[in-house]
Amino acid sequence: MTNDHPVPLDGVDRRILELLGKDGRASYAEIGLLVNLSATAVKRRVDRLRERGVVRGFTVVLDQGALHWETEAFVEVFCRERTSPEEILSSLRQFPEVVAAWTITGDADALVHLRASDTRHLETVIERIRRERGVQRSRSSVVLSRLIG
Amino acid sequence: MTNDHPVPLDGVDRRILELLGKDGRASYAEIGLLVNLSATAVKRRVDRLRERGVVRGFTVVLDQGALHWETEAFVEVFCRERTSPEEILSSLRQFPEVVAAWTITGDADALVHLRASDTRHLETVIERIRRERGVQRSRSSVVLSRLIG
DNA sequence: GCTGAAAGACGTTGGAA
DNA sequence: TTCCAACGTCTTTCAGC
Repeated sequence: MTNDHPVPLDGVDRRILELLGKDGRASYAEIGLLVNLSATAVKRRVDRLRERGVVRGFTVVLDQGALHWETEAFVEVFCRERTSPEEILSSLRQFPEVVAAWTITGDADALVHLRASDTRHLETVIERIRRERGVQRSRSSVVLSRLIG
Repeated sequence: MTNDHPVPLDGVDRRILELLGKDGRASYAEIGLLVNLSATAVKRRVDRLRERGVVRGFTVVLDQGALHWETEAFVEVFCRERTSPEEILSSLRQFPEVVAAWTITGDADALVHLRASDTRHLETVIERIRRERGVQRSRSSVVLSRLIG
């Protein structure tokens, strides 16, 4: 759910979000020291940011290479007429290999970001996408290296 | 830096990572209840996963929409001959609008994921990329909606 | 909006199984 | 690798400003 109205964030809020971005498990006391606020005040601000939907939650950052899901690809999906990409992609939600998916302008209708353990694994996932009802064709680009992000 | 050697993860480790993925600030005691382990045991496993590089850290998940950086795009970059995408993209690292970038197989040489506050903002960033030395041409797809991820 | 105090929960370490 | 026990720190709530 996205906020319809602008959410005013002051400098302290932005600073707190920046610090939580670097360490999502930082204690409120620790953050408070860096922004000259008490732990209580920091907690209240974070709670408000959650309520307003700015903060969705917290998560662990994994090194996918260490987990050996090193093979990535982007798949452009072309839909059949009278098929919305939403219909197709909603069924892909369940697969852990689907990192992200967007509907886009241009040639293709949707873009799907995949991550798998190896090319064989990747192939099975791409096959699965191509066999989805409503998918006319697809075009895949395998990731050679992640340069940024 | 990516680990060269396979990192064996047992089912409990994977379960813990899954739970931390859903809530990166979950207490070790809370996780322990769900995986039938004491808080201490969970903490020691997480510590080991950090040491082994599987866990890089923790972070806050922001709703970019609420922050009003709602306009996203993917830019395929085509390099001039004798220019490596690495050279081009290393200079893009500094821009906060560049969410991620990869070198890929297929038509284009690289794929750049951008996020900006609006289409005007987006346009200036795409212009900047097109003017990079070594960039022959580019092809952009604006994101209409994020379906997964 | 903020601080400070107080109670309980949690993180962290050492030692033993 | 696990658990238990103990200590210090942190979270959370509630007055009070």
